[in-house]
Amino acid sequence: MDIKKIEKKWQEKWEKDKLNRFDPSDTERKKLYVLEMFSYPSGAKLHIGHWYNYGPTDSYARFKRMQGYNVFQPMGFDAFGLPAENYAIKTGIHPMDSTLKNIETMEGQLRAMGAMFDWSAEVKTCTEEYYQWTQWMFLQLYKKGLAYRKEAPVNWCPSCNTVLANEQVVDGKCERCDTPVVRRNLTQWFFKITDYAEELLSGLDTLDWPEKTKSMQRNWIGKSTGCEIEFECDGGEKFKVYTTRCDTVYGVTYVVLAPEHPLARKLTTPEQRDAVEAYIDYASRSNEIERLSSTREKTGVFTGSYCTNPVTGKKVPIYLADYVLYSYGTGAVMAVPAHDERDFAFATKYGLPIVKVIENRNGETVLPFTEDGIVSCGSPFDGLAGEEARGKIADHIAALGKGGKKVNYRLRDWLVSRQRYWGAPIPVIHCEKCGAVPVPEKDLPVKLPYDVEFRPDGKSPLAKCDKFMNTVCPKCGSPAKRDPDTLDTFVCSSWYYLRYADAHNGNAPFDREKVDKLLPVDVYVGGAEHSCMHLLYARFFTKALRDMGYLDFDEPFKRLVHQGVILGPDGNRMSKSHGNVVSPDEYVKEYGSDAFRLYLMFGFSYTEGGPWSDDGIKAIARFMDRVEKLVNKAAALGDLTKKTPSEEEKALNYARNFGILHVSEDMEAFSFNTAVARLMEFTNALYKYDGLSGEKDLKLFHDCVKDLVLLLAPSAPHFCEECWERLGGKGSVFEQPFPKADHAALVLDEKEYAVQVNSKIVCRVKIPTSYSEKEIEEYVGKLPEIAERIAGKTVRKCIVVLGRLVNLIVG
RNA sequence: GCGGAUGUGGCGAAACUGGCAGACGCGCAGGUUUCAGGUUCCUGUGGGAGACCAUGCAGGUUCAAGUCCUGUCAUCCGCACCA
Repeated sequence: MDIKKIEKKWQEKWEKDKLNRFDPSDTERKKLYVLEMFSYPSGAKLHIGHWYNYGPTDSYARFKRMQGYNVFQPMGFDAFGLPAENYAIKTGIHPMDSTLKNIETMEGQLRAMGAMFDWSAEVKTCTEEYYQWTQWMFLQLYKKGLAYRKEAPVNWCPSCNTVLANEQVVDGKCERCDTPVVRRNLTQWFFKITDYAEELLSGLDTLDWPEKTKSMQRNWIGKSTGCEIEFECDGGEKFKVYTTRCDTVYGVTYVVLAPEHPLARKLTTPEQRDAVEAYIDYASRSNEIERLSSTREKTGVFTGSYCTNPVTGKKVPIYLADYVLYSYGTGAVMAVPAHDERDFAFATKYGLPIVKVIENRNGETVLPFTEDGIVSCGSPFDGLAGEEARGKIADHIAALGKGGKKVNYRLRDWLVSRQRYWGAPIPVIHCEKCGAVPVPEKDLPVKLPYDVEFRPDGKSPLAKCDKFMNTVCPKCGSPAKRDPDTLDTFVCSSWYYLRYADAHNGNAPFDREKVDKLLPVDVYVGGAEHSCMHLLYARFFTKALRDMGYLDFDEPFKRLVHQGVILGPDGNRMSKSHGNVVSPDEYVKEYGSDAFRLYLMFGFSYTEGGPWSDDGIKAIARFMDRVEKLVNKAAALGDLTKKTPSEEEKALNYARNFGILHVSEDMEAFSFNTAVARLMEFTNALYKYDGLSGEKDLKLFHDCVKDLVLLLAPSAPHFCEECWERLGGKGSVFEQPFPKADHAALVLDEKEYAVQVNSKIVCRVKIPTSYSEKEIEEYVGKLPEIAERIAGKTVRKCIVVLGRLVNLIVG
């Protein structure tokens, strides 16, 4: 077969007949939205990762189409983002130019892959017609109170004089100039994802997602149930601490505020001023990575002030220490060194008292004792333990008016401002009189200007573009400035799956009716690296849009599958520095896109991935040759004769239906390697039958080859279209129904049983399937090998597993 | 430290609710086709001469364990001072 020719032939035909298009007007067939994570056009070419994501998933989509679903499988480009901008900084090529060029090449390659993408619904996030609606999303969230501005610490490179994304901080240093990164407070836009923390957590239970991904999200959201307790300072200031161990409140010997805590300076006495200032400065210098290391020695400083433990009335000193995170809980903790490892280490270092208030129920109490135990400190709660003690003490604190039970989440609000050029401008205008004013919807998009100095030299690139920055306030009409920041690219990808449903709508991001009909996505396939970012943000967007009345479902992705990673032949991750990058292009050129895809499906467990091997693809080429030979043979058959089925015909028909059944099951389960294995078995069965001497049932043979082609079609689309045509099939093979198994053909007259005596296999025999357990027992008892072994002994027990084995227990 | 996985022939990998471990393929061996090499097609292929031994290791439950339980080692991934 001339691979190149037939690939082109069928791709053109599919395009001409609009075979890959989703038909929204079709109400007969059930819709099925199959989605692969869209491509990021940072490089010019598709790599194996793209292929591995899109090839097998397309086969799944085609399989479902043949099963009678109205399948929607769109594709697009996540086109904004840092790599294009960094590339531009390095080479001087404008991000718009390089990105559009990359998209063009990748589109061509994606089409050459032969996937049934519905290109009529393509989206590119860097185009005005798309980011206009990304900006619209921002405005809706703002209206709903879900977008707000606040001062927050960011990674700051003092040399480049710019903010860095976390990914740009390598070992605490700026990735470009190696300058140590410091933390700095800047006013930034946030999305209030924390409002949805509880629903994002509980919604996970309804999803058909990998357990690992769900548990990662649960972890990320980090729900904890505890208690807030208010401490009052000698000067009258009050602050709250958060604890999950309020049963230890009698053991508090000091409290700690995060260095960024608003009361930090206020509570500092004149004698401590210098030490505290020095410490706050030190803490702000250390970066996130250093600071979060649990192995680092604890540091801190005394403020000079004291506060009162509301439960005991005792005065305790107030410290600042950077092991307390300002962003979690209340940014302040009560320290109980006897029952917390961190507090213990800190107290030991700074000579603070350690007071034991909990006793170990199961032995000696060795400090720090951090497990649950019995309260034992001369309090009214002595004798209580664990949950019960915490409940009663929290109630007591609430009764004192000093706090009470409180649920906390680790999830933080989503910082969406980026001091970067290549993204969607934040649609806000800053007016001296009116403050931050959202851009009126009718003025969208806020266009990203092309002529901008995007090399970083101190300010947001857009801030240096006067044409962009200078505008008038939509409220009062006085001169005003635009927000110079752009949106995190994860904002763009948080709603693209909705836009696909109505990709060319000029009046709205999408039509509600269309979206409600097509969504949610039935099967979403992509890399596991997005477990906590994209997949969480997209869920948040869906829930927020639902609450604003724009759509009517709770979760965007019903079923989620992560493909594995294809490694280099040496077992390492492919990378230029390893020199182990395998490019799909040469293989596609030599063996064709079908063979390449089929190898990706056969050679790996889909969710595991593994090292690339050249041998495997040759095996696939051979398999396709074998199929082609069968097709040619079947196509050449003249008068199709039929005969009364012999054992051989029955065996072939069994193999055929066994194949149909298992290929269907395996494709559904994304178990592509076993699906292909079943196809090979069926092929082998056809060869076996064909090799027999004597008269053949040519009709059966022909029908079996036809079924083989239909079963293989989703996984080798061009090849099977060609085979289908050779077999005299009409139209596209993808308009044919996927074969359905004839269960009657799978019922055998007899089955092979393993016969065991005392759990050891003695022999294997065929036993009619009509036999009852009793009959089976009698039957095997008479077999000579068995009779010999049980002679003179009593059969105590006989276990029969129908269709599989018999185990006689004798003694 | 916490959470999640993974560990099976020479290799990639199969094995449904516990029920014949190693499907399918690669590789290898023998035959076949071919002037010859490759190709094709067929057969064999976990180890061991053998009773037997084999799913990282050590125990346990069971008539029966790759699968369940306890402990342990190794590797990978995610989170990591979350009070």
